[in-house]
Amino acid sequence: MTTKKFDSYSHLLDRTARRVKGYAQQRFTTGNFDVTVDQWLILKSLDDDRYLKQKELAELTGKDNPTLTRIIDLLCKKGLTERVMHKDDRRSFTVHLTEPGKAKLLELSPRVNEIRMKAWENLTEHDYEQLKTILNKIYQNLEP
Amino acid sequence: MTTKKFDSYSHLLDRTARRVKGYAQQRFTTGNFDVTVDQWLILKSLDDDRYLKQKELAELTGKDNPTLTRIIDLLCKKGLTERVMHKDDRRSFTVHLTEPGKAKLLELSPRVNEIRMKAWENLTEHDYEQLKTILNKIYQNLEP
DNA sequence: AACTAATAATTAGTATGACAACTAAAAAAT
DNA sequence: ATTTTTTAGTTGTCATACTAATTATTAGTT
Repeated sequence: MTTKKFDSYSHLLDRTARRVKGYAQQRFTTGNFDVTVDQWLILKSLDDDRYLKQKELAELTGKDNPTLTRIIDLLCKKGLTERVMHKDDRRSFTVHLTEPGKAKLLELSPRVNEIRMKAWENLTEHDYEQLKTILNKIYQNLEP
Repeated sequence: MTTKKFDSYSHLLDRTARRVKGYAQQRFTTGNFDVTVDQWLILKSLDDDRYLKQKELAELTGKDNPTLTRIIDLLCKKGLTERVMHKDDRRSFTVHLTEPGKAKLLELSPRVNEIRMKAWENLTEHDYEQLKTILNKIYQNLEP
């Protein structure tokens, strides 16, 4: 495979990811979801009454510490999450959903799924699996 | 196809796009390329001595006007591009490469291609075509 | 021709993302 | 046990996105 062809995939990937996020954000906004797409991702990761350290959240979501600090700041300000002292490690705390946070998750889940579906019109389950496989391989190829 | 599965593709896409950009940016930085990945995308779009309006650049790159204004500001400050008055439309100007800009493009092109290749280890040309097709369909499905 | 609507670019405000520097606390090494 | 090294989280800075509002100019309408 020649190098020349690879001019474009990165741009394509970037452009598509931005549109997917942008489309969802727009629907979030018009639907008065009161959270951003990235905040939603954190909420979803905290499902099932989990108490996660920021470090664990970072790994789950692929975001870095400063970004998480800020997103969690915003979620706490909205009253959707809480920081709780870690009993064994005083450097860290655990993040978990408040009652309003759990309610928000329950309320928005089906609506978010519905929004996410829109991207997949005219695509098959096989396409979905293919995409997943390829993206994961790329992700691993660039593992730090 | 159930809605439930679609929780994850958007995150996967986002995460992968960020890693691809991040990996390239790191190599750009250590290689003293003196441009960011996004600035590079603009330079590349201006190849072949093209004079493009910001509006046209926005469509090519999938970025919006404010973002382009700032990227072009930075490129102009670095002396790699110039803004030239549009002869027919005094609202707009055209952007084009300066001589140093053209030199930068020539110098970096092969090095960027080499960097981009890294993501494709263990992936085939067929994978590449598949990914392109799927991403383009998603992009079009979410057309505003 | 005067008025209105649309367009190109900019500016301002907020959120995210990468990186570096920093603080505090825990773990490892001697 | 004291020192050194790691680790968790925060803060600061800059670049990128998205939205909304602004300005200047052009296009369309009557």
